[in-house]
Amino acid sequence: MYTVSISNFNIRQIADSGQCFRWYMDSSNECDIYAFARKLHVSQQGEKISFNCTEDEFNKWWFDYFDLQTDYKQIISGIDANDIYLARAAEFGSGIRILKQDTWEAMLSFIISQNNNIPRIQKSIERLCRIQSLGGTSPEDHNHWPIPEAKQLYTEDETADMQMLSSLGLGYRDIYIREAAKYILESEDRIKSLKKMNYEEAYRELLSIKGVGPKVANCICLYGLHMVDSCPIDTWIKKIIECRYNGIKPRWMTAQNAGIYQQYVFYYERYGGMK
DNA sequence: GCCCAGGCGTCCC
DNA sequence: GGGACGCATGGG
Repeated sequence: MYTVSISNFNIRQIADSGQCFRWYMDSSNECDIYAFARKLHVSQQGEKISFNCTEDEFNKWWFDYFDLQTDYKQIISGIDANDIYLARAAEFGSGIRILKQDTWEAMLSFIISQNNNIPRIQKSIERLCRIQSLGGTSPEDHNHWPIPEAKQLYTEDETADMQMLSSLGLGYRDIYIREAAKYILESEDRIKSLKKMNYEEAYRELLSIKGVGPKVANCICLYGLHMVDSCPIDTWIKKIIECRYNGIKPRWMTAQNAGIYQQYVFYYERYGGMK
């Protein structure tokens, strides 16, 4: 057990923020987190956060994942004080951080997310992880299985691939998942080269995948490549532009840290209890 | 039963 | 390049 004090960190808020789909809150407000084929149990009392790992393990695997080197207080202080809505949103969701998730997991997650709801996205990803237990001994905790590798989702046998994928209840997105896997396998180090690109390059590159449009590409940039200037425009953000900014896209959406601010307003609009 | 969901590809103009 | 439309599936 490793306990440490962290500001701007709220596990409930992050779990509800719609950026990650394998954070499971339990009834006692503690959380199981699955990432990088690992599992972490987290509990929180105020700013004191406890992790069921050693300090060394925490620094090795989780410090970066939680984006702990970033000062979110400073990012919040960069908000234009005249923008009352954004300022309130950031205050309301001040415990949110943009996780540094595995790029491939983010690709799969946000391809599945299109025209979908969050509970169903979670279930789809769980089912995707379970394919690895097929043919083996059934693990007690299926969620413990990691995100499947691309080569498990794309083979030369298209019929078999699609039979497997369509059994997962992904809807019409199943073909897109196979396309994404194909993209990864097409050349060496796809992920590495994405990470070397700047935002505009990565965004463009991702659009070349069938099933990845502007919104999903931006989500992969933001959540899978930690390009925090990337600002995914989904139905919620469209609604926010329409209702909170009189139909005029606010300047911050195309400025520095847009993705972080976007996350605050998304969370605020969904859970802030406003009309 | 109906409506909708962190959109996208396709078709049509 | 922009606007309708269909899309699979299941949660509310």
